[in-house]
Amino acid sequence: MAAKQKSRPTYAEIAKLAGVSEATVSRVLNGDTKVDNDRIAAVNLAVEKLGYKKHRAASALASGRTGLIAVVIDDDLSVFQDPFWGAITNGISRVLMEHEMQTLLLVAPLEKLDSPVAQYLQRGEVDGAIFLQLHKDSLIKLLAKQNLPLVVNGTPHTSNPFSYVDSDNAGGAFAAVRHLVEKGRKTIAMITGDLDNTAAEQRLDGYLAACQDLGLPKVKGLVVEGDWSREAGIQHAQKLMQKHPDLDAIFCSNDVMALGAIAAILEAGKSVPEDIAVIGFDDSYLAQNSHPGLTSVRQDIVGLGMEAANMILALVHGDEVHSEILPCELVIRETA
Amino acid sequence: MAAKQKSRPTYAEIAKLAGVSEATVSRVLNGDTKVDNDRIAAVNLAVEKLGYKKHRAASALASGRTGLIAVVIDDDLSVFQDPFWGAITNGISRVLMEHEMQTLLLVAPLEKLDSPVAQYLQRGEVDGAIFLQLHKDSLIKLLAKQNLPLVVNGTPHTSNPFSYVDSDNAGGAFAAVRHLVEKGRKTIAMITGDLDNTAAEQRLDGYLAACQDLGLPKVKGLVVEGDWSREAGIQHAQKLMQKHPDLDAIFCSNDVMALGAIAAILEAGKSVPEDIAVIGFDDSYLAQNSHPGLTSVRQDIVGLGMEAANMILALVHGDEVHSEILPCELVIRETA
DNA sequence: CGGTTTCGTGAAATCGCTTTCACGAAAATC
DNA sequence: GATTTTCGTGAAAGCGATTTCACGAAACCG
Repeated sequence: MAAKQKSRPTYAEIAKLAGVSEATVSRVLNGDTKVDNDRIAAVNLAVEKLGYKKHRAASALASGRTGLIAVVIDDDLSVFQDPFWGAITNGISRVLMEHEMQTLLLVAPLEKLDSPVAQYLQRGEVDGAIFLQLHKDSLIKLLAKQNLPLVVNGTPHTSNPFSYVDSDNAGGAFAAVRHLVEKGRKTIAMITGDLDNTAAEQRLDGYLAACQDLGLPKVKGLVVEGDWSREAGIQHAQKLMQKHPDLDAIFCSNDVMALGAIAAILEAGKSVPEDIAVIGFDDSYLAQNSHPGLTSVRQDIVGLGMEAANMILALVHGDEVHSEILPCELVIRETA
Repeated sequence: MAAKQKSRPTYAEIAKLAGVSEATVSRVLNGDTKVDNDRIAAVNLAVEKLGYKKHRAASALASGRTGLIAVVIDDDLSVFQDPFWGAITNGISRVLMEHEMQTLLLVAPLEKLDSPVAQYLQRGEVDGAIFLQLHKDSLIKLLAKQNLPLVVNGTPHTSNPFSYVDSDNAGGAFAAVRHLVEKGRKTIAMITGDLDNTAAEQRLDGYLAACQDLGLPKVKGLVVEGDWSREAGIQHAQKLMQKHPDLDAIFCSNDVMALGAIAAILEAGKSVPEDIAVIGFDDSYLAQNSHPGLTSVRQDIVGLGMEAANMILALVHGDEVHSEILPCELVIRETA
């Protein structure tokens, strides 16, 4: 049973109260063409008085604009545990709501081009879509071709002209390494994430740039590829310590690996940060609650969401937008 | 600019192809009154052939049913860090999508009865709402009065007839204590969460019930009230160890406090779990990545979401529903 | 077997807003 | 001053599905 909705005012009532036609009401409410100032005022007054709010369905039917933005989340398992997408969705929702747009959540596997979600998006039931945690570009390309306004979170692999928002992964990594250098560290290793991932790649780039710019000697084997897991952190840290006795710092591409690395270091009878400093990435719940407190690079996740929302609004409005890179911040705790 | 939507088939075309009236098409597609079997088949065939999908806005306008379910999240800060609501929303979204309903996300402060969200919900722009992380009942009461189908996550304070889904907090706590007893622990303390919170309350109830049922001697001062923070875990664990030298186990109402307690125990020169066993609650990312691995009580969060979605679907459909309590599972790792 | 109920069906009205179209008035043009 | 051009405006036609209503046919009744 649908809710008993108190009968809402309609254009008819506003028009009558304001002494204009419904067409004019529509014009005023949509900021359309020029309307006489007095009438604008009259309509606005009537709207105010009646507490009028547009009926979304009616508006959508007539105009073809739904007032909905889809947030599409590729439903692999990581979603369940990661606070990331909660935060970003939060940012998105907030901004959209301010602009009288609603956030429609689509959580589904996106591997296939003809999945229900893909069809749904193509059907024009939303005005635009924001993609999170993108794995493959194919769906996006298809949708873009159909002129669906799109924003992607995370730098795309391809150099396609998608608008995207992302954190300055490279910059964050650079800051981490710089901090280590400033603390007098000389031999700084990096455990990367899965390098298929653009974020992992960018963090590595930042590390490499920092090593170069800050004049660190090039040592072979200081960069190893992990897979974001604690286990990877442990394993790689052990190997690094073996092969590089003078190792005095490890920068990890996420917090989980950093904690693994710390465990391995302690296990080996060394201390953190005295012997080996460790920095993670994400400033997750883990970093904040670890002991000793993990120094980590924080992304402005809510900011990413807000930025993405602003971009999609602009696109829906027909404006040009440029992709946006938000700065990261190094949160210094005890491990470095 | 709205997306260029390929022109979709309409009832008119289906009706023509199937050789029936649009009214009949509607009847078939809504499973309404009795229609001749041949016609049903004809319509379904036509629908299939044309790849028809209902136009949401048109349907909503005509029927008053929007096909949208709101997921309302009280926007306090905790949302940003907690993977909980991501998981539950995931569960909700999945089920709703299977039933051709969409998930509308509303993230906003809910303190006031006339907030935009409250108005939005009252306006009948959604068919129902699922509330997460509820703090105050007042808004819910108001909406319930207006016959908006509602489901709440978490046991409400008041005994109002809201339908709700919740984890079996008490049962989970009971299982934790039983496990400790089975491991030979005799003096089991509990650090609760903020007891204003029904979940914290229920976990305490489970602990107390277990102590009673399992014949643990009643010792004064073994239950202390924390506030979910790491700091609380540390402080209370220290005090507990001081006052109860024979303390051999601590059950904490969440993982964060458990990790705090462990830190305090190690700090005091005791070992976990040899001297003092520790169990947390939530089986969060923290528990899974802590070292030593934290034994913890896991809630089926995605299950909660799916259950909530099923309930709201039933309510929207006009069926009676009964609240649902999902079992928790003790995940045994190294700390107990 | 006439008369009352059911039953399946299509025509048409409706939901509330948007947008096209045409028209008269005002402004601009020569 | 006559003629275009612009401008603001309202009437009315959709948008695509749902639902009421009335009607003829079939089923049931006494």
